[in-house]
Amino acid sequence: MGRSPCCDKVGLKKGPWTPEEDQKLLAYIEQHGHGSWRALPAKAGLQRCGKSCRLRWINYLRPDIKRGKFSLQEEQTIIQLHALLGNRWSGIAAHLPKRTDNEIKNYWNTHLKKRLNKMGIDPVTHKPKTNALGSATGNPKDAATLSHMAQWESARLEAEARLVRESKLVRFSSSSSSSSSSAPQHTSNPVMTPPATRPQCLDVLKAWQGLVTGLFTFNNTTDNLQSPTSTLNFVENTNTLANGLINDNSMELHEMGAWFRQDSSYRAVENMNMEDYSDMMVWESGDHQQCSSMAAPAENLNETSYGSSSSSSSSSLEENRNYWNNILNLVS
DNA sequence: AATCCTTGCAACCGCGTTATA
DNA sequence: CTATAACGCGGTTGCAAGGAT
Repeated sequence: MGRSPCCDKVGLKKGPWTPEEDQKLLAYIEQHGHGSWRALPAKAGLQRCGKSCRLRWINYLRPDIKRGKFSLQEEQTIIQLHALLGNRWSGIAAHLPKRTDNEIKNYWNTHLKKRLNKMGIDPVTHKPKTNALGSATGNPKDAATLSHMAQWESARLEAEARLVRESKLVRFSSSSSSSSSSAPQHTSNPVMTPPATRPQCLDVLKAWQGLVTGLFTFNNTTDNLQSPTSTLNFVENTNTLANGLINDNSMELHEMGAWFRQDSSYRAVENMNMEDYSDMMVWESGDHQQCSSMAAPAENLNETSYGSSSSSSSSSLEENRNYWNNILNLVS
């Protein structure tokens, strides 16, 4: 369990890599593969620790790395994924081919975070920093965009609440039927009991997808920037959510939500195969139907108008693209 | 031209997790 | 089963480059 002592050894070089060192590392890996990083420096003739070699390879020397300015699409993806995953840079990098987690982290910290701040959006929560929606620019269109970002976060919270509810039901039924569960281990909060089996986790995941799908199923009668949840304003929406949480033991919900973020089933969300994240809310029609039905509000949450599931997937897709493009225009 | 300040990014550090003896 | 080694991740630091004064 102890920390690796590799970097504590004296005589090992630290700091910026020289071209000669790069060449040695590159040549060795190309010929032998990296194998054990710990053993690599000696074999490659480098006065570096294995950890340093690994980092240099992953973040700089690897041939399948794209360097240079981030495209608009990449920025968009990072913002969306950060709203979804938080500071899980490796998870975000998994959806950005040829970009490293370190590069994305740096880009977020030096560029995107500042831009969101300028827009009056908290880069941590992705919510407007003050309750004065639209105050950043005074533009009503911006207000609508900010409202949507707030709704996105609201959706996240609501999804967590639903997931917890689902997992509680699953836990209850499974504990009454079988006691042999292979629950994942949790170090941060031993009180929490996760959904026991993989199929159960998948159910929870499906419910999560369903809720988000429902949220972004657009109402045909409203303009492109209006999602069905826009029929409630943000404050009402938040209150509704808060009431739901209170009615259903907010403390436990919060803890369970925290657990779910750490758990493998939540990680499964990160690993979903999505070719274009702009389209992530619109599943193929079959799944969409199923998800919409699963997204029906639970009894303890007040009705939050998930919208008509009759709107076509293609128009939802188009409107969804418009929505994200709008955010992007604002950010860039 | 010199100095200070800001920005961007490569690299390091420490911790949690996983693998293995 | 336990202890240790190794890996991988996210936060932080340090420095070079460019801009402002």
